[in-house]
Amino acid sequence: MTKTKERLEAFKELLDRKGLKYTYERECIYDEVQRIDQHFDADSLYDRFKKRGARIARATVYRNLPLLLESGVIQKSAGEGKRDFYEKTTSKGHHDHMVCLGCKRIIEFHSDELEALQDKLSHQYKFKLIFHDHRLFGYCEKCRA
Amino acid sequence: MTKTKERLEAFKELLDRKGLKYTYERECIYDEVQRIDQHFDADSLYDRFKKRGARIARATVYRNLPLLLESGVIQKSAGEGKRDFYEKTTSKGHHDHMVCLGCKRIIEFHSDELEALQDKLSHQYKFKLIFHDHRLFGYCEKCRA
DNA sequence: TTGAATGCAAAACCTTTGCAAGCTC
DNA sequence: GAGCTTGCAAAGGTTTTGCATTCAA
Repeated sequence: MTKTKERLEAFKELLDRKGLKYTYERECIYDEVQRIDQHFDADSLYDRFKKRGARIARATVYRNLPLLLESGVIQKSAGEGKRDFYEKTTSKGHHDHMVCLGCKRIIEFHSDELEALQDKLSHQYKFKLIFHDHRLFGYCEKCRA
Repeated sequence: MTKTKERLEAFKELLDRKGLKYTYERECIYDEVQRIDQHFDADSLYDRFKKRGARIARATVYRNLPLLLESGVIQKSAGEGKRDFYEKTTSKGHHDHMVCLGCKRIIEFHSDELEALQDKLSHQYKFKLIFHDHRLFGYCEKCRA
């Protein structure tokens, strides 16, 4: 079974577990999210439906994102302001962020060692890790002067 | 020099660097933050002034928190909803969070290994680390069933 | 058939902003 | 005195909610 299908299953299982229904709108939202390779917020997702003429209300998008989050289909991404940002969960390509308090620049980084350590800690706490949000705040090379 | 005074110096230096002034209100806000041992948001900080009869406007609080953040006096804390949460920066007692997607419970954890790894990564990227925000999302022991 | 989901628009919430008056330096 | 700050209240942007209607199981 492909990863994508596994995630859809996880979503359906969550709905089942909660006594919720797999509606047409939820299917649309799930599908659309899979097509987005960047991070996105609720409104930009809604816009994609609007531009295409799909009849999905903004409230429906807002109401369903938490379910996608809870099922691990999407994860929180580095927010750039007030809005919540998300990105679809993929096993590869994950990165974390260093945020410069001076120039606000965002440096992406990846560390296998870090990922491994998180797995180890999760295991210690009997926690089933789905995704994480890790940001380092400080000053970049230019701004630390 | 005590840690607390060092942080006040960092705050004053930031103001200087930006051509800003060390006003009575900024002093009040700095002091009040030092008295809070838990995490807090802008509004609860404002309430503390209001209850005590101090004349500091909500807008002033909102306008100054970013400066305390930038100077490293406070840091972002695990937000529990939409609001931004902060906590004062202390060298000891820092912890990160595992957030259960099922019951929303928050498990605090601490790992020296993790802290060390972050320092190492920061060094690699010539990044001066001030604080970080690290949350693991998944399912706790009870909810993973 | 029954409880859940949707759409719409209004409401709620948190945060930011404009402006006149007041302070630092 | 010049320019940054503040207080106030109004505005702004994002997310949530109430309710009647529609839909999944």
